[in-house]
Amino acid sequence: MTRANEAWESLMKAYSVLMKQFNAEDIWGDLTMREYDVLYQLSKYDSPLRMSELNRHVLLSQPALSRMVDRLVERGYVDRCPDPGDRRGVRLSLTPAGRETQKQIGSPHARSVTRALNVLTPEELEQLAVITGKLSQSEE
Amino acid sequence: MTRANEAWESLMKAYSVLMKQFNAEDIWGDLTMREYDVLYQLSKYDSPLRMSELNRHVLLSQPALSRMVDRLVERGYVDRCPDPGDRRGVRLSLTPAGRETQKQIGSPHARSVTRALNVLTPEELEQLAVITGKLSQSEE
DNA sequence: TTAGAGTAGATGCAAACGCATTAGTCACGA
DNA sequence: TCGTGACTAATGCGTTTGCATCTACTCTAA
Repeated sequence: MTRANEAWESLMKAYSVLMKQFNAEDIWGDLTMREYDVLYQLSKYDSPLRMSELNRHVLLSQPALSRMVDRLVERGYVDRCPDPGDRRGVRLSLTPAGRETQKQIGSPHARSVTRALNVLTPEELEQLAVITGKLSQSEE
Repeated sequence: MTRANEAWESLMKAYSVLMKQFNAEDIWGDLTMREYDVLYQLSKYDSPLRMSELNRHVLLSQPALSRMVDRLVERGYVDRCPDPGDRRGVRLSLTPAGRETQKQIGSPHARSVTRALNVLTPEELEQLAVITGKLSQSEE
């Protein structure tokens, strides 16, 4: 077992433990965490996102994301309109309701995250961000 | 956006990017990554694990894990027998075939993990393990 | 201009998932 | 000893997922 493998296993464990913890909290309303994640990713950009680009930020297969967006459009959280520049693609953005809902859920969730990561010192938080940033550098 | 939230988002991103990367590799045979994870968790203990205990190490709901174990038993990778000490529970362990399969897949996967985390210095690997270890300290 | 390769997103379908609930067992106090 | 509450794993059921495929559009080069 190399250092790298130990580190990866530890990262997965932390992800798993914290995800379960967050998921168990009663703050998600009528959304699943995965659905919230989609709203959150969309909230980070004010210009509409392409489906394929959104897919790069979400741990879902392309068909699964396509259908989830379907449902979010159906429920009035997401707006999907054809991309004028590329008629194969679509432009995704939050509706006002979607933006509002994201904020309503995001606010208590952000507090949970802060609380959970409070066991780390400011230096450790900084290191964690830098190190995990390096790990996903192949993207973006 | 606090430091804690930035760090958590960065961790999730790294998890997502690397998971997709690993999943895309052609090393999983007839197993899904989640199924492999179950075999791997079982491989770490030589004494049989309780279902509930295994569940603590895997990011799956209790019913989903129960049925996944069903399928792994069916396919000859896992042995499930009643716990003599507690007739509500079961004892889960790898069959020889399960152990063999775990090793066959684990070997190339471990190399992938090492390769992916090679962008980090030895110090960073150490820090990552320590920091993520603290994050999951509420468990175990 | 047009054939062919490449890309974006949607759809058919079987498998897997989570929630709610159940059945069976344990443990403790009346 | 018996009854109540807690605990463990399994099951019913509707929803969501991934794989494979499909349609539609774009891009390049002959």
